[in-house]
Amino acid sequence: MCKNHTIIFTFVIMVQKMDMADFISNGFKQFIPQLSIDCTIFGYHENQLKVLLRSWKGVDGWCLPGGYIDRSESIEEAAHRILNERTGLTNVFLQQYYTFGDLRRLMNPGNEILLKSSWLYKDARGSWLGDRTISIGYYALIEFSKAVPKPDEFSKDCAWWDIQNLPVLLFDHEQMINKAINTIRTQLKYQPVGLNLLPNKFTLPELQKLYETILDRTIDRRNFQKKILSLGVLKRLDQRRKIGAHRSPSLFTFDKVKYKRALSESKGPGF
Amino acid sequence: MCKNHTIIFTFVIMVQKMDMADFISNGFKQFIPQLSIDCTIFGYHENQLKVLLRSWKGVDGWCLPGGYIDRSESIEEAAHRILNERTGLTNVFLQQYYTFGDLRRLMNPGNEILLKSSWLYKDARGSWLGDRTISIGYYALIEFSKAVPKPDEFSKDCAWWDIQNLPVLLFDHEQMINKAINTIRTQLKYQPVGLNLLPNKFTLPELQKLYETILDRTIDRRNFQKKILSLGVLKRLDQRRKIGAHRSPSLFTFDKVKYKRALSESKGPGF
DNA sequence: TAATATTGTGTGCCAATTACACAATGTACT
DNA sequence: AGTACATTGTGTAATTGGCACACAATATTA
Repeated sequence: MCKNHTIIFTFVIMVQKMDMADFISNGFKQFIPQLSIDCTIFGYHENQLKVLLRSWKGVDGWCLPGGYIDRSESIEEAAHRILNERTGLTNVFLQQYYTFGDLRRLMNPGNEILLKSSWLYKDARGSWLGDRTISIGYYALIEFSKAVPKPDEFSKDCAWWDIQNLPVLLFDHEQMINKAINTIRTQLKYQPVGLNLLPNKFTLPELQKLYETILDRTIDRRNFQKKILSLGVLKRLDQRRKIGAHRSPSLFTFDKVKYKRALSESKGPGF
Repeated sequence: MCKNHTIIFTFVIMVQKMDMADFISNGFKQFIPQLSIDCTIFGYHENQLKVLLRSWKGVDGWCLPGGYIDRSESIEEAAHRILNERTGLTNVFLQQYYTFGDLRRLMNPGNEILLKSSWLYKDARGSWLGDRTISIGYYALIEFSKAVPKPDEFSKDCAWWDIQNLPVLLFDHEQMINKAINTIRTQLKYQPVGLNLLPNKFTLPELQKLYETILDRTIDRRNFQKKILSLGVLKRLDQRRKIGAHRSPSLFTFDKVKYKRALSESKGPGF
């Protein structure tokens, strides 16, 4: 009972803070009630696939950056706006992947909060607090170094987390992340995943480790290089990376024209 | 100007009718505003892939069967309910595939209706008529003979249409159908498409024509049979179909246990 | 009984995937 | 300087899978 009160209370705080943050950054917007967007933002750094998460002051646990949809913007535009508010980036590779609408998706596992209880609270968007909010999931692929995590003044923190070492997540956001990973895994053949996650210059072993991380399996180094190079979407540069006491690998960059042509011919960089 | 008035007027009629229909079939429900579900229902009959469409009295053009989400049901449950209201079927194979949220998705192409005009009309769900409604797209695969199209009293008609010969569609519903076809095309390898679209007993040429229709290309008959049979998901029955002046093809049925096992091993019936 | 259209099965070629081996390179240590 | 070592770069053979193609079996009709 006491526990439930606490959780409801943190809900109220979060909703109020989110409204305030939205208001400050966007001015007055007429948000669609009971509908939101959550972004799973992937980055890749030091051979680790990472997601950008935020936490709230006064609330334990992390969650995906998200926001609401204004009546005057498409959901695509809303997703880009939300992403920009959080990372400062524009023109990001962003894809819708699933809409989450389970009744209990905002309940933390194990907690038995009854919906429609007397604690119901109608917030500024006309949603009933405690009502289920349906959330449209987008995933973004961004170059790690370009993103500047922007914690607003209501965030406790905003940080990158390793996919293989996630913190405790609020709501159903762990499920959302898992579904996003699964999506980029199956789309690796057909979408420019490597191009969007890696920096402009990279080595073949770096590209391979990205593939291995996403696919969660090892790939034979020799076969990988043979196949990737045969696709003709990479340009070998006259530079090498110094990697300590070993042979220096060549740096490559994506030939974006050829990459797009290969994708449109559905000859993507698959494995 | 006059044309715009007419279109707005048909909108009003449709919304009112939809509310009424929902009310009659469901009793009072607290629908989530500005959010809907549309179902692309696929059936297969006489070597043709078909979709179930409905039309409204007093409105030209056809659209996908759809409905609203109640605050007390998950979107999955809502999709099943809507499908059941339209076809009478339960336990249908149903998959979410995309959420459509363009600002102008309810506008017919070529019409320049300004949003937020003075004609705005607030309907029973708190939506502004003329506001964009976001719609979650589901596709269903059902056995043609089991579905009984159920036009309610506000429908002009409810009928199956060949994929290759669609009527004029309202809103963005042609785009929704195309995206659904594209989805089952790419998921043919990983989802039990044949199992859900075909009747219990079928011949290999019938199965092949289904694949050819969905993939929109021809497949070599001998290679198709070899590959499909090698998957081990079919059981050959001791029966043959009479097809006139030709050799009688064997009837087959799906071995559902082996089918599911093959899917989970991602060795689906691909091409 | 022959003609015809359709089903059922087999064979060989080519491309792609996979398994596996060895040479080249950059640094550190002796 | 020379050797040890880990890593990169390239090659080759075996296997698998997709694709093109040929022929026998079957059911009806003329």
